[in-house]
Amino acid sequence: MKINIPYNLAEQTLVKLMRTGDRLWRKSDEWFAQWEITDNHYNILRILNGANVPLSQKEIGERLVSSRANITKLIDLLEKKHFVERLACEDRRVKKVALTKLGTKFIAETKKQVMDFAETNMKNFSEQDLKTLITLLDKIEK
Amino acid sequence: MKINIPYNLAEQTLVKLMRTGDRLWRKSDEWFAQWEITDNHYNILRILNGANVPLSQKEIGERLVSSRANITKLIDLLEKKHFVERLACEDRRVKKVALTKLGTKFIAETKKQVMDFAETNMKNFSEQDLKTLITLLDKIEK
DNA sequence: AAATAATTGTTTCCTAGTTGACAATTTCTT
DNA sequence: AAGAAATTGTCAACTAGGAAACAATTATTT
Repeated sequence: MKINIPYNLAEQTLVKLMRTGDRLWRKSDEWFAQWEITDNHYNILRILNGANVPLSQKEIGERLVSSRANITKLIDLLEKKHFVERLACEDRRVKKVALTKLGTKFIAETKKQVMDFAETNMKNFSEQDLKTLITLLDKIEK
Repeated sequence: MKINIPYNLAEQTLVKLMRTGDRLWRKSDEWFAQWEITDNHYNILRILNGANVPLSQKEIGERLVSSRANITKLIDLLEKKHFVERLACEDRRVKKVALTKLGTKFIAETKKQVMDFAETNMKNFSEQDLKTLITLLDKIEK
C-alpha cells in the first residue's frame, strides 16, 4: 500500500477557492442566459452604469480583466442588443462606450434580481462572514 | 447627476470571489504550461495519485466537475504524454485510467513545486486564515 | 517637420470547454 | 429471452476567450 504525502493547507485552500469560483461562474452564466447574455456582458453594463459616464473599451477591459480582443466581441453583442453604443471620440483611436436608454432601463429593472441571486448563493453568510471573506480574498497575492 | 443604488454586500462578495478565482485559474494555467499541461490535466493526475487505484473516466469527471467529453480530451493528452494509460475493464463500456510509472514519478517530482506555488500565492495567510477561508467557502450554496 | 514609438480597437487564427448525437455495452422490464 | 432503457466513452459542431498581426491614429524623438 502506497502512502501519499498530502498537499499542504495552502494548496488545498487554493484548489477549493478555484473550484468554488469555477462553480459560481457556471451558475452565474447559466442564470444570465435568461437574457441571452453572459456574466461578462452584464459586468460591462454594470461598470458603465457605475461609472455614470462613457468609458473607452480599454478602460472597460482594465476593470474586467479581459483581453482587448474579447472586449470588442462583448461590446459587439451589447451593441446588437441596443444596450450600449460606441461613440466617436476626439482621439480617433478611441471609442467610448455609452449605455443607451434601453441599457440603463435593463440594469435598473434587473438589479434587484441580480442582488437576489447573490443573496441566495450567500444565504448562509452573516454580514460579518461576508466582510471576513472579502478581507481574506484581498490577502491573496496579486 | 445620477445616483446609483449600490449592489448589496452579498453581490460584491460574489463578484470578488469569482474574479479572484478567475485570476488564480489564469495564473495556475500559465504556471503549468512549463510542463505543457493545464491545471486540469494536473488535477487528474493528482486525483489518480490520491485514489491510489485506477478510476473510470466517469469517476474522474465527477471529482473534477468537467463534462464527459472533456475528460476524454484531457486523458487523450495525458496518455500521449505517457502519464496515464486506459485499462480495459470487465464492464466493457468502462475504461479505467491508471497512472503510469512515469506519471507517478512526475507527480512525486513536482509536488513540492506545486506546494511552493500555492504557498507563494497564499503567503499573506496565517494557518488560521486558511482554515477560516475554507470554512467560509464551504458555506456557499451548492 | 519627418521619422519613429506607442496606443486603441479589430481581425484572424488557435485552444479549452460545452452540448448533443452516437456506438457499444449493460441493466431493467415484461 | 427479447425489447426497452440507462450508462459510458467518443465524436462533431459550436462557443467564449486569448495571442499575435494589423490598420488607424496620436505622441515622441530627432
